Amino acid sequence: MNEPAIESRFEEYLKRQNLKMTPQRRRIFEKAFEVHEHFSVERMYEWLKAETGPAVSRATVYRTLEVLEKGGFIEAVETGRGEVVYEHVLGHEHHDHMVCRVCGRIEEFQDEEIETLQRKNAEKIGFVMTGHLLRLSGICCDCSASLREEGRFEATLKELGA
Amino acid sequence: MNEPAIESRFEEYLKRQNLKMTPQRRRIFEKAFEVHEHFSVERMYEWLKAETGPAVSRATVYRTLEVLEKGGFIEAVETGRGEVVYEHVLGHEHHDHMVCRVCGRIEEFQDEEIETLQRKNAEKIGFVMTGHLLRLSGICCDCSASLREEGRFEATLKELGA
DNA sequence: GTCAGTGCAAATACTTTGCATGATA
DNA sequence: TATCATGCAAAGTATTTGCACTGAC
Repeated sequence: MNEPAIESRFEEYLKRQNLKMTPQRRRIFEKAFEVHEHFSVERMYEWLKAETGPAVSRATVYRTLEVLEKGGFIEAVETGRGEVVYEHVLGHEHHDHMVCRVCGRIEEFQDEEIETLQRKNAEKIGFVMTGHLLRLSGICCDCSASLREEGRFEATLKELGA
Repeated sequence: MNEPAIESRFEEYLKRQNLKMTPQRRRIFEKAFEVHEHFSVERMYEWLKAETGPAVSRATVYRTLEVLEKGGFIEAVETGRGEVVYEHVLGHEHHDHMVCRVCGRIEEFQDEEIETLQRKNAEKIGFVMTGHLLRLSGICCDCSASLREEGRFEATLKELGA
């Protein structure tokens, strides 16, 4: 889906919810779909502050990201390093995450077989499943390479409790 | 493994790390292995305050749970409802969690097949996997039943964004 | 014109930390 | 007796909220 099409969906959504389109909401929305990386509240705030345009306060970033999440436009991802980041959703298939414990890099992967097994487990236990979180953590390709070069790979593994 | 055996492991661990056994640490440790439910920092603090024994401050609970986690005696579980709870580890096999979004209840399940698939995905992407988090969320058996009785099941599902 | 949104600053919730005191090995 | 641990209160950190004002529809 292209950007303008997504944006008009957002406008429709706001209308349906009796919410208003404001310059602040527009800026946040557009930024969220313009970037192709995960972002925190703080990061979004910094981006908007650094660029020209109507000022956006932190409070508004918090409030707007909440609206976007409820509307299914973005999704929160807990990184396991004590932070929450967001990613835009529309036009992207469901996927899970792999977080590098050294550099924080987040990679995505999909596995339909795992999804199926999850549903089976939920059923077995009598749960009606509404969502799931699968997050692998470890050391990414690049960090492994440089750690090995420096001879610190094994030590880092141990440090991470593996 | 029985309780005293686990506790002597804790003592050995402390010795190895040049840490000291204190009445506070002992109380926290014993409580963590005595209960068979997940507990938050606050809950642990309240438990100890309500029982007789050497006083334990919140700061000490925080600090001691950190020691226990680093030592591999307990594990932190992010519930996805904005809280972190702990569970003791020794004597329990690895498992994943299913969290009820209505009552907060946490169930455990194991699936070796999922574990294998996770490792395969990590490999595929060049990640050295050191850990993972799989958390299903939904509505537990009991809550489903009572919601259906009250005719609020569908509405609740929608509320949860499913 | 009405109602919702915004910015600000204060409030909240949770966790960590500095420091003086006390306890363990 | 040399550390290490504890309790307390203060300081962080991240997020939410009340309120007066502004702006969208």
